[in-house]
Amino acid sequence: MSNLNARISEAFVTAGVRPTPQRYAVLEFLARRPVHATAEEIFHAVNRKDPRSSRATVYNSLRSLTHAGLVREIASCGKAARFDTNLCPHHHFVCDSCGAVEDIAWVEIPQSALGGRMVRNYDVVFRGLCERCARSDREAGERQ
Amino acid sequence: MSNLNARISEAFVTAGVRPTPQRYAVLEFLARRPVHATAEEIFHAVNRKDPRSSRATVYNSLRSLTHAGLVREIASCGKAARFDTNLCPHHHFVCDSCGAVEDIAWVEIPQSALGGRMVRNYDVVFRGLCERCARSDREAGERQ
DNA sequence: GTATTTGCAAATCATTTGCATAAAC
DNA sequence: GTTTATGCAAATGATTTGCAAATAC
Repeated sequence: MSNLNARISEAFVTAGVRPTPQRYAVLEFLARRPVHATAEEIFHAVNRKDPRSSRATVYNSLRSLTHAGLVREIASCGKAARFDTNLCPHHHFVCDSCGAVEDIAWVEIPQSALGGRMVRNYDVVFRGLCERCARSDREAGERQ
Repeated sequence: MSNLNARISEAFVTAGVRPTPQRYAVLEFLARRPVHATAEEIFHAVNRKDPRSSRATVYNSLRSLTHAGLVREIASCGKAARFDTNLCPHHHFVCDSCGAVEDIAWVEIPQSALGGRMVRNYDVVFRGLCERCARSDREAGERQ
């Protein structure tokens, strides 16, 4: 636990981000629960204990942390953006039926065909049915 | 030209989408101009000629067409969703500096590691600097 | 004739902004 | 002490919704 705290503090220093208690709370929450939380969920989570953050501060914190590379924003899965800590690179799977967002192992993509563009990163989003929804879909089909 | 019209009409039939003039106008616009238009841009474009569509109808049309697979929604490039016709599969490059969205040749992705999930499609979004922004970035660096 | 779709304006949801106060360096 | 971040409430932007009138099958 103090291990995690130390790593978070260090991350702020090496990323050159001013470590406010509010930002710390956001990063700690994301580091502790590897879910793909929305800003709203993070807002509620950090306001269950101290320090409290306003919604605007949660958004500000997420932006700073994302900009510094400590957090990753996943924009393409539904309405609200989702965030996760950027510890090891991975892609995402979004279930068309229940909206679940799951991690998928990183895939190297051959970056020919990219011309003079300077690629900073890339993101693969798979879409379809998650295991649970695929199963209940199959069962519904059999029932007919 | 009548070629395109015929193809569009046929697309409605084979996709099983009720072909209203408003939907037709949306699909025709997207098919004619291979840009990644936002709903707002499409709304303005179709309202320059007949048939007029309300904003709600443009959104409805885009949803039906996307659902039917005739149009693809690109969600992860800025605030507003962008749309293109789904004629040949491709990925996207988003410029972090100017926001341009460019097409990138399709890449096959090895779909191991996807477990029991049923993948319907996937989408690779590359991010970085487009050729023009990369160039002016380089020039700005030299000037210092 | 029945099921869908359209148009409008109002509603909603996610996110941003402006500005005074407070905290970090 | 100066710069940067916070909190609040109001503003904005994108998209959706409810419902009556119109259109497609």
